[in-house]
Amino acid sequence: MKIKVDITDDHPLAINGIRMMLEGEPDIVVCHTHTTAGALKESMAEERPDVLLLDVKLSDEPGPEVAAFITRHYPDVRIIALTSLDAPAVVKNMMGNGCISYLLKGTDRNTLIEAIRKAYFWEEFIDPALRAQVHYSRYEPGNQLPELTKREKEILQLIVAGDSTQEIAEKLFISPRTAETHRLTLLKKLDVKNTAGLVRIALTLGLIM
Amino acid sequence: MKIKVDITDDHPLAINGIRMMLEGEPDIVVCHTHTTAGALKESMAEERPDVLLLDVKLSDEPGPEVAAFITRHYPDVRIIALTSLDAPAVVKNMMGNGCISYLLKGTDRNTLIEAIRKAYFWEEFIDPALRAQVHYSRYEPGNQLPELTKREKEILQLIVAGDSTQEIAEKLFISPRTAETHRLTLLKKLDVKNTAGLVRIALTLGLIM
DNA sequence: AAGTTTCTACGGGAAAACCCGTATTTTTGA
DNA sequence: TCAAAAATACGGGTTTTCCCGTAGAAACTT
Repeated sequence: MKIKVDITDDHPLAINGIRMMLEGEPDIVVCHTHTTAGALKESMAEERPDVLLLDVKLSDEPGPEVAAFITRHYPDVRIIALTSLDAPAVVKNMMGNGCISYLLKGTDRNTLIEAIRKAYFWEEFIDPALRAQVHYSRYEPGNQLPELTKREKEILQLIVAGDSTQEIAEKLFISPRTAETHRLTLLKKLDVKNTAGLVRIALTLGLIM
Repeated sequence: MKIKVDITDDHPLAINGIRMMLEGEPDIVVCHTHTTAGALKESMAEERPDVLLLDVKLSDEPGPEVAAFITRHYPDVRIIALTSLDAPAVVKNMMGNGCISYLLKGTDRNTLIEAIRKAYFWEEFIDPALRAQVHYSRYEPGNQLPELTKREKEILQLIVAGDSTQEIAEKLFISPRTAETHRLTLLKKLDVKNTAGLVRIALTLGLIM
């Protein structure tokens, strides 16, 4: 019985790269590949892999949310987060949402295969390049970044786009005070101290699209 | 005579993916692959490819600077910028620094091969997904983003990290007014109107590392 | 040696962001 | 249907950013 692997990444190039790395392994077979969270979810409703290689940054949904969805609905699937982002906050967030492993895209063939085999037996695996700075475990309380509401995401998106509180208020037909309240809520939820922090977190975590 | 292609990307996965896509093409051969700007430059000193597939975000140097270097020193090499970033400013900056084509990493096999063949004959190729929003040509005056000075990069880095003007001044042992002056210069040079814009540009263009 | 760029620094003021609160209405979910 | 969560909004203040300027000193080009 081979280990069934699905790959979700919005770059066909990356999917090809991974597929190539796994080719020729006797105990691993790539079943489905998807480029969007939507396609992944549809596919999962039909058939589940043993291991899912999941890119953190997809075009239609933030990685942590996808991970949370899969974990909640299909707890048998081992999710390996795969990304070029090495920000500790991202790792923390993916692991906190049920991923069993975290790999950087700079990962070589052997490491990738080792991680897949370990994941199959529910063994955690963090990229060696990250072990020094990160030591989070799955489901550890407080590891999830607080979820943002729909409105907060809208506000965040406009902040990243460079809009002032005043402009945001006009675009969303709300009072500037309300826009400001949302802004302050974002600062607290994301635990940053100013606009720069909001933009940085939003871009590196793919919280906005 | 085959078209000699070099690939530079800091993700081995992506390199593998591209290599796989080009495999089996009778008129294309992948010669060298590199994961850093440094390795690329060393290799170029020895032997030049016809076409260089260049990732915009490398670990050791911003893509636009690498492109400018190659264009200046080896004008015979056709550079195809390859990235997941679809921000117009990034495209503008790469094209303005001598790249002949710009592809997104979501590119499929056929598009990639077409772009390489066109590049070989010095024909421009912009990703179809970008043509609507972007229409810049090589060397068009004003397409380069102004270069930042060493000090300005330092300041920008601290701004992205979330430091206030006051904190920047303390860290760099300069007057807050000086830090502020640098900040205003950055706003003007990068043509954004506030801190959010500075952080966004810095992160998406890889201006800081 | 002269010119250019970079780094430094300030005055003065307007605008925006940040930081405490509190509080009503609307929406959502158990 | 009733409690929780989300979205709305304001008072009153401090801090920071933004926007005009100007300008000397230091560091490189040529």
